[in-house]
Amino acid sequence: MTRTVAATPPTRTTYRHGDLRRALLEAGIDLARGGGPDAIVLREATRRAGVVPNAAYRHFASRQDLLQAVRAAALSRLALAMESELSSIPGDASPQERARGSLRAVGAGYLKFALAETGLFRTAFSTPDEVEGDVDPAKAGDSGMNPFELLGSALDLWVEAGMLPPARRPGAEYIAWSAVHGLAMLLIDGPLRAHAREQASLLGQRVIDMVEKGL
Amino acid sequence: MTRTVAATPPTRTTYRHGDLRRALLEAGIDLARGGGPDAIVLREATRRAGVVPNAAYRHFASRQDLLQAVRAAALSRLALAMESELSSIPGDASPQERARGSLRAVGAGYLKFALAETGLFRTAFSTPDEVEGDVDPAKAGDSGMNPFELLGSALDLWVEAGMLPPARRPGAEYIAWSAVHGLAMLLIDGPLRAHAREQASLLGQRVIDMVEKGL
DNA sequence: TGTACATCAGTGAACGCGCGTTCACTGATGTAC
DNA sequence: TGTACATCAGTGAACGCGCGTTCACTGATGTAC
Repeated sequence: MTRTVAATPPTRTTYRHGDLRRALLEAGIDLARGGGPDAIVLREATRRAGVVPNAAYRHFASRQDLLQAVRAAALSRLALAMESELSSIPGDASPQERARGSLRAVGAGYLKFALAETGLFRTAFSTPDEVEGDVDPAKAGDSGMNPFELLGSALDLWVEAGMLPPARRPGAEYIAWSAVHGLAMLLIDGPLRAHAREQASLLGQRVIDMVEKGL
Repeated sequence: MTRTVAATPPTRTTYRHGDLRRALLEAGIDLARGGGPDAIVLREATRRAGVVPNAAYRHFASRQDLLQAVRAAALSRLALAMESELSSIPGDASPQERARGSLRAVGAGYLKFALAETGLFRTAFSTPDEVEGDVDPAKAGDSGMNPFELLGSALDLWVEAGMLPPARRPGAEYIAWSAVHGLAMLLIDGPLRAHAREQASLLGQRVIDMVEKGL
């Protein structure tokens, strides 16, 4: 158990904090960034916010409640990472190019985020709640779509472009997601941990190739 | 935190336990089975073995040491699950049939194990140490191969049967593994958790189809 | 414009919890003579 | 075959730790009159 030193000394002159909920959430995000969901520790978050432990209960019902808020934020950032890749698709692309490009962008954003923000990535996928029909805007990116929906809409483009038979569309998310998610896990937690950085983009290419062929 | 009730009352008449190391390991495996790596708690293992907490230190240097032993056991059982699937390939299969069948068997064994022994599966892949060049027999199945090696040898059959160009062989493990591992994660931890059982074999088929096409 | 008061964010102190781990010990075993 | 003794598996008691959470509180804020 490594004792984490609070980043900012809790300088505060007012009795009221002013924006404690946000401060706790941000502290939680930082903790998750460093050590995944288990690193989200209520007491440490309050320490970083410069506040007494139980003050957290004015803003979160429990540790679990804070964890859920951090999770939502992590999903939202993942969505932003995907959107950032999507935005570099040229505007004059053909429907086929756009479909291919969207799927690759979604996959690449996913992998980049998993590698760059490993702790948040693991937090985003720590157990509870389904993302499928979840319209909580806290989990979405700028487009208003959450990561799952972004993948879904990339696959819709494949159908519209005539590259994926509609009959194969249902459940296709899970096929594509499996491949990319699995690679992400092997890269960050698994046997590829050691050489993740060099191999990531090469293997990423191959996995996405496989998805395209396999769809 | 649910307080787990010890399964067997610690009836013991002799001063010496007789086989404490094994008893602790087995208790650890049971704990992992129920709750993954975090559920492996030294004190609880000793409780189940009917022994005082610090007695564990005669057999394991630390909690971490016990965890590693459980991990090895989990990997070994995964290897056995794969081997069990492999054994049902008919003896008179053509090289092509055998190659295809082996890959499917390895994938199916992996998925079945992940679903049937979720806690052990998660323990097997909890962070430390590489499996690649690891010849520790504690991680192997009856064939002497660990899960990674079983996958590798299935892919070798593809090359021998002329179904996979040798140039594409290096790294192919990771492509195949990614897809199946990702599906396993989505099924047990992820959004498919709820309907894992019904969808597992269907999605399993589709993912393995994708791998075959994509190789 | 000025005062009384309700609201509620943050404080201070304390809880019980179960954990991993260390220490000096005791009791059974098996080997040397 | 019988006794002395070294070995070492398991005991008993205790540690410090940090955690989440509850309680009754105090101090600043802003609204009603």
